[in-house]
This record gives sequence, structure tokens and C-alpha cells, in this order.
Amino acid sequence: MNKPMSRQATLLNFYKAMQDALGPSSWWPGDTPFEVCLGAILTQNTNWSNVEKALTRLKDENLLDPEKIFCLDLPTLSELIKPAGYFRVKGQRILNFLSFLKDSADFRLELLAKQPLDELRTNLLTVKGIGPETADSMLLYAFSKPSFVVDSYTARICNRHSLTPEDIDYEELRGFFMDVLPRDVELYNEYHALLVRTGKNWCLKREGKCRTCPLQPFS
DNA sequence: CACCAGGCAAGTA
DNA sequence: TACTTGCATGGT
Repeated sequence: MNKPMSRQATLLNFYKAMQDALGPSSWWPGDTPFEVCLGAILTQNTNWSNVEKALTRLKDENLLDPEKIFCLDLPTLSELIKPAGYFRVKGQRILNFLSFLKDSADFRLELLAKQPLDELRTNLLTVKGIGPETADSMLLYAFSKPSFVVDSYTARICNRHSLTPEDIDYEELRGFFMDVLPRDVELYNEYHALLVRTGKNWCLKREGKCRTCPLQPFS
């Protein structure tokens, strides 16, 4: 008789299986924390390849600087980030974030990073256009704080392995991982990346390519 | 042609 | 609270 695995053992087994199958993810792409923050907004409901186009355009204009972008008006900024889609709302969201950055840290990300995780998360969530996933992406990948990032892939994979209910909400799913796993930045970083890569390649549909999925068996 | 992508806010009932 | 809709480009 096999004893049921603890939730922690299950999650760590998943991690190892994905790591063995897929190798390192090298997330999050970006040369600076500020670029990571911009990417976090730009990638909302958007393929990363389109985000790269937008970031490249900003980079080519030498605009990867908070104060420089804050000086742009919305139409100009929107036009620059057009390839990322939703360019008007995302332009406004970036300006909202920069307004927050200016008011709370004089445009200095390294000052913002001094805030404790929970406090910074709460503050980020007050910005219009920064929801929980964007906030956690910034916290983890730009500010190196152990805030687990969950997304629709995470929910789908967990649900299909009967780890969590189908209708679990964002905060509960994040809590599930953070209660079970050690609070480690590198672990959270790679775990989220591996879940997204796994979800993209194998878990879009139940009848998809799950025969070769690193997470087996699907129950 | 349809569907998806590393979401979020605002409106409705 | 629970659901719906708008936002928009580019790849498959």
C-alpha cells in the first residue's frame, strides 16, 4: 500500500519532473528590473514575442528609463508599444505605474525594493492596471521577493492533477503554493516558469500532447 | 477562417 | 457577489 504523498512531496516531484524534462528556463528575460516591470505589464494576456517587439522599440529609442517614459504623453507611448497589443490601456497602465514609482520612491526601483514583500504587494495592487499576477511577477522577477506567481496554466495543471478545485481563485492558489513550498526566490522563479512552459506545450487541451508531458499521469 | 497569448478593470444585475 | 465585456496585436 502506497501512502499518499504529502502535498509538499507532490509539488517537489512535479518540480523535478519538469526540470528534468525541460531544463532551465532562464526567466525573466530582461536586462534590468525596470525592463522586467514593463514586461510584466506588457505581457498581460499577450504572447511574449509581441512584448519583445515593444520592448525592443523602447530600447532602440533609449527609453528604458522610468523618468524618460514618464515624460511621454499617452499617444506617443501607446504608439511605441503597439506590437504588444492593448496598447492604449497598457500605455496608461505603464504611466500609472510610473506615477506610483515617482510618488513612492522618486523613480528609484532600488528604494521600492526596500519595502517588505506584503507591504510592497499591497502598494502595487493599488495601481490601476496592476493586478495580482502582474504584482507577483514584479515582486518575484524584478524585486527578487519570494512571491509565488500563479496563472491560468497553474490552475489548470493543479486541477487536472486533483490538487486544487477548478474554481480556486488567484489568492487561494498562490496561498496553496506558498503554504507548501519553502519561501525561496529561486524555487518560485523556476517553478512558475516551468509550469508555464509545461502548460503551453502540453496542457492546452486535455486530449493534447499529454502522452509526452513531463507531468504524468494526468488523473 | 478561428483561436490563443506569461490579465485587468469596469459595468451589469 | 457572480458574471460579462472591452481592450488589440501577431502567431499558428
